[in-house]
Amino acid sequence: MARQTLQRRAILQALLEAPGPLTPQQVWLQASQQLESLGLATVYRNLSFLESQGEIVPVHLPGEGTRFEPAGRGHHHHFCCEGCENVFELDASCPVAVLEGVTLPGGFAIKHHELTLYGLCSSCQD
Amino acid sequence: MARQTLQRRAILQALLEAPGPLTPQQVWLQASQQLESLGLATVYRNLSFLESQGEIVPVHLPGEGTRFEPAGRGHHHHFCCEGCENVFELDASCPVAVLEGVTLPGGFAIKHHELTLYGLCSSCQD
DNA sequence: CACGTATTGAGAATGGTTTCTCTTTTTGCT
DNA sequence: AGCAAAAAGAGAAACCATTCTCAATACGTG
Repeated sequence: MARQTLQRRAILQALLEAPGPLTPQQVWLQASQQLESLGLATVYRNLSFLESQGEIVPVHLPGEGTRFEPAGRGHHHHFCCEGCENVFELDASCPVAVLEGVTLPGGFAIKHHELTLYGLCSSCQD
Repeated sequence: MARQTLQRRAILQALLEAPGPLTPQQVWLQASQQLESLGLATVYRNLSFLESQGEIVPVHLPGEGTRFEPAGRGHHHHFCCEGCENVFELDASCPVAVLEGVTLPGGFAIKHHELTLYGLCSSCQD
């Protein structure tokens, strides 16, 4: 049966405390601050495990590898800061929600969507 | 100076005739129908070349490698069919245009955005 | 507290995409 | 047509993210 390990806790905590989805590398860097000997393979193993348990979900952004964030946060989108390269979760209401279920000219039946906003976060605007 | 080759023409033509951005592999498959001995390395070389010339632009979609489409088509978004896995260019007016230049709560200054729609194309709805 | 086993760390291995190398072929100017 | 240089083809090589291997470690149940 699954065990609670320091590593697993640190990895989940890194994701819970982040302002947005993290890459495996970022999770590693972050969680290593608690547990300096943490191996990258352990991060990958636990991300897969936590995903299979439904505790975290993968996030795909354009031109990037898979990121992860805690599950259960509902429909939302992300903001990528072009200054610090960080990704933030947005809780603003979705401006594209009206498109759900619509069929566009050309016969494209919309099921869901991904919206990613780009710009500068508040700390990078100075 | 740059030369006109059969290969380069076939590659550009494949992109011009496609309904949406293509992956290098897809360009290869498509252009090979005109020129059966076409090498994959030639496709990559020409995609880079055509991009540096400003004739094509890279397109990044969530969870996928780089695709390319002809330049100069203006602001638009893409529809990914979950049936045939094809990507289509949409010319519908952009529902997120109002966000350009807006600053969201939290101080996120929006510069641009990427919107990708998912669903079934007309041929896959049967 | 002891044991069985899930888990870890480290580095090697993998898989897929993109780039490079080197020889041969083409292109387009003279 | 003849040449110099750009470009192509084929396969090897480089890259990166992810996964695997295996001996050593650490949960947590009994």
